[in-house]
Amino acid sequence: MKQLKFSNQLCFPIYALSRLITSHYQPFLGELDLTYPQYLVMLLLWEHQSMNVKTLGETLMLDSGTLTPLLKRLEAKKLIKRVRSKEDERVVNIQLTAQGTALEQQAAETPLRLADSLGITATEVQEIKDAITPLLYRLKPALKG
Amino acid sequence: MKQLKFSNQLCFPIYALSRLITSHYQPFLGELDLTYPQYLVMLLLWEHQSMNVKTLGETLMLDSGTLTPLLKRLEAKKLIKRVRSKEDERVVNIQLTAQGTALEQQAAETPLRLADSLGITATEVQEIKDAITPLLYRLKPALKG
DNA sequence: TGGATTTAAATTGTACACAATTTAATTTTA
DNA sequence: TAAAATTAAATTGTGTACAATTTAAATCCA
Repeated sequence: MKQLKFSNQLCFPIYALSRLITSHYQPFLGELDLTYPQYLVMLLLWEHQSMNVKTLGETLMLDSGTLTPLLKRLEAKKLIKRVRSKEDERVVNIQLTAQGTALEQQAAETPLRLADSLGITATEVQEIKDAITPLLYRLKPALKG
Repeated sequence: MKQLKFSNQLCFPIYALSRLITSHYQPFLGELDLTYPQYLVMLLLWEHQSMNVKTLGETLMLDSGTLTPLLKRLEAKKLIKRVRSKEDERVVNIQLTAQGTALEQQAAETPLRLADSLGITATEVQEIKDAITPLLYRLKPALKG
């Protein structure tokens, strides 16, 4: 098998599928005035109320070079506040505003609407997760902080 | 099951894995002075000699807004030539230079080196491909040209 | 056949993504 | 405890992504 043949690459389907799914989110996230990475941050904040930039970055596998401007945009939209920690001034805590908290209601249907848009069954979701997640978490520690 | 919980999202693992794999390519592609999307273009050209921007875009699911500047960078590195078609002046054909052709030899070990870096077995590759590809090609037609 | 439509790239503008460096605060340790 | 090392964010610079618009060429068709 010729290794350099495009069709033999594993990574292209993952790369393409990732972008394709993001594009399916667009109509729903557009209603919320969120991008997909911004939505991921909001999901985490709805669950945890407050997280610092480092923890957000570890969870999302994104560095401060990506997160800092993204969080500034969420702040400009008045969905979050960026508050420097009193105990450790290096740390910036991200907190939901009332508006940010309220947005959760409007986002409630997003996962179901997305699944519908993808035309994907629960079984298929599970198959993909099962195939991908072990590799993801085996590779994750390789990322630099 | 609470739909909005971060851990219940299917899409994050795909998004994260895609970036993680790209980061594993980095040391190998860095030696070739290529980014991952540039490498995908080169793979297609090594296989097909010449492709126009539209066909490249359909295959990689990228639009001209992404491809035009990327191809200009490959041209600046003297790996490709951008030649406007005589038969249809709207079309730009992308051709390998001698340097671009020669790069294939240097890239020959990349797939094996990547697989080694990921620590992934052939079985696992197949499982992921099998899980992902049907969804990818079911969704693909939804993309706009 | 000539104006209307379509098509292929390019352009413009916004938002990631990430390497590399910088800044400022905290922790280590000699 | 004061200099060295580490850490958390921010900054800088390059390169995607992609929506929306523009430009120019080809095709349609009244």
